[in-house]
Amino acid sequence: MPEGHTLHRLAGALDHAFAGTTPTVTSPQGRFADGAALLTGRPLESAEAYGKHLFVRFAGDAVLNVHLGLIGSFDVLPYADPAGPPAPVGAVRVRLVNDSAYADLRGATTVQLVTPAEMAATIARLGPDPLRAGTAGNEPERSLARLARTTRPVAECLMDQTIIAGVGNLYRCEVLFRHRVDPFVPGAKVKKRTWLTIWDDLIELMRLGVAFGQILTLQDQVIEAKTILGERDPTAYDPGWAGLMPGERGDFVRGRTGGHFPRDFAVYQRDGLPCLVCGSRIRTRVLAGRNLFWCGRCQRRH
DNA sequence: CCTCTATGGCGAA
DNA sequence: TCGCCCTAGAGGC
Repeated sequence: MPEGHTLHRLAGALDHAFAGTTPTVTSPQGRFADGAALLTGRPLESAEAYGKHLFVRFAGDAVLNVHLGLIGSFDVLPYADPAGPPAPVGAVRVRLVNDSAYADLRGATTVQLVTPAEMAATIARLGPDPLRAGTAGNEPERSLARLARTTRPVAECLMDQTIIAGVGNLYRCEVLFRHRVDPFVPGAKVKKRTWLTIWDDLIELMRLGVAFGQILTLQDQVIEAKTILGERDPTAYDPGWAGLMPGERGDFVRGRTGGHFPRDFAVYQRDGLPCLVCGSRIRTRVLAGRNLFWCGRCQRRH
């Protein structure tokens, strides 16, 4: 389930549940035993996300770097039983436990200890992150400069984490549809205005993704989500929302439970079905190693 | 049981 | 471009 919104939400949840505490770190499955032994008993200082990377800072300049890959998950849950949290289920590579919460990491492609310098180097390789818009290094112009220099299709550029960080296959398909952009237009042919509009839309969509824990791209869902948040200004979300559902402030993210909205998209995994706007068949093709979905009739802009 | 798929990304060829 | 890594759930037999 991991695109950038997942990692930012997760960072917020971990930060909320563990920052300022000294969790026990274990590797029930055993594959991170050495790292867990090194981290356990150290105060956890903070958790933060850049693009699809998660960084959990522990005292003593030890940083846990996690990348969930395609199938990873990191569940942050409260528990009340004085005997401790429930026994691990499945292949739990890392478990954090303090006196009120536990977090289980499964299926990640990257789980490693890094230094602050290595963390900075990883971040330096990433393009600007829409979920960090407004902070240093996360200006859309930086991604535009890269885009303007490539003949690769814009749908491929959106998946390139060195051009823009945090966008995955679902957001790329849906955001291109929302702006009627032809996925195969070379990056250099995309109008500046179009790219900046996509960037602004991604800020709003991904912030809703963080707040609700699910990807929302259908306009009626987006409008309802904004109403629920009581927020009209898409640039004014409180970063404190990260990891928390509306009304859930002070609570924890609920694992992988279903979202508030039904899972529904305009083009993603709708190949062969009629376009919601024009009725022509949604098409699909592998691009940048993933299944791209688009409407060949609606998406002609650049 | 088995096979397939998934919101990623890497390195070999 | 392909194979491969990670894991879980869905669907087929």
